[in-house]
Amino acid sequence: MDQAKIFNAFMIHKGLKTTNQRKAILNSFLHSRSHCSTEDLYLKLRKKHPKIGYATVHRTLKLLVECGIAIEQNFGDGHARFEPLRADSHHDHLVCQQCGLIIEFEEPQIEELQNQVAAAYQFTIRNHRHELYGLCFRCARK
Amino acid sequence: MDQAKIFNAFMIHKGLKTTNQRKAILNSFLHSRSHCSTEDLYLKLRKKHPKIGYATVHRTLKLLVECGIAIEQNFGDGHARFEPLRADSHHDHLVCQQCGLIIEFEEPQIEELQNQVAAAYQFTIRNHRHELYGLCFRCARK
DNA sequence: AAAGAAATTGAAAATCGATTTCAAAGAATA
DNA sequence: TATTCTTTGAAATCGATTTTCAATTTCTTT
Ligand SMILES: [Mn+2]
Ligand SMILES: [Mn+2]
Ligand SMILES: [Zn+2]
Ligand SMILES: [Zn+2]
Repeated sequence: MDQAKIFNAFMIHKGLKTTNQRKAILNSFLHSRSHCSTEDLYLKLRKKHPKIGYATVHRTLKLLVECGIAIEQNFGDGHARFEPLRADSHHDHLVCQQCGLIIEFEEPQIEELQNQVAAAYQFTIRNHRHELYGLCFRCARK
Repeated sequence: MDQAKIFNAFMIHKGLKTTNQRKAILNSFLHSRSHCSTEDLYLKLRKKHPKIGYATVHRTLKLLVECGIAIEQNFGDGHARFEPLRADSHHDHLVCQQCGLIIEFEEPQIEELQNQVAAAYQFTIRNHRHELYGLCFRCARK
């Protein structure tokens, strides 16, 4: 089931309407570079849909998070960022504090150790953040 | 060298004054339960120092971070939190989304794998966040 | 098709923690 | 003392996020 279908099903379930604006936002979000902020997406959308409002972009992104198509990230620059969420995979992030580059990484051993830590404290993990901040290769050279 | 000494040395180095307010704030911070917000500390201080202002608490906490006595954390509730930083140890956090309980954990194997991940991307780590969100034992039972 | 009911929209306003401003007060220096 | 500089706290500002609200659109019922 692709994401448009998931979104439709979710909207019907919630008694909401899959409007043209919402379709355009979902589409633009899915074709966006990852980790875009609300404003990134709003500005990108304006080019093709000048009448779309910031509030609608914001509200739709919240809906995408609610139905599991998107995940909200926060890398400490004061702007919430969103990225498409794939049910079958997970990654964490390296964030360059100089140029803003975001690198994604997967490390199953860390995930496993994480589960062991939680188990030791009888803690139920619902989600987690693991972010390494510093300098990417390019920026470290300078 | 204890923290008051570190603070003094830092203040002299920066040409700033170790005022009574700043001393009171440092003292209250060090004796506070960990992970307190600016407002937590401000309200606690008011009891003994009713004339102290929120702005001064905020500014002093920033100074403590700058001189390495405190570290600023953010657990996603919209309030910056501060905790005393010990140079020789490091921990990460489990955060209960129900009752707000914060558990600290240390896992050297994770730290090591983290370094390996960074090395693989030729990434220089300056700092990192690793937080597991979910339910503590108590809250999971209910 | 027309009317009524309900949801959506976007501009503007409100929110809220963090940060800054500024005039008064307090120190240090000459 | 006069001068210069820092600090203070109340209030104002900031900026991203969220909400409000009147107008519009969509859906449902006659
Ligand atoms: Mn990512
Ligand atoms: Mn801690
Ligand atoms: Zn970089
Ligand atoms: Zn709990």
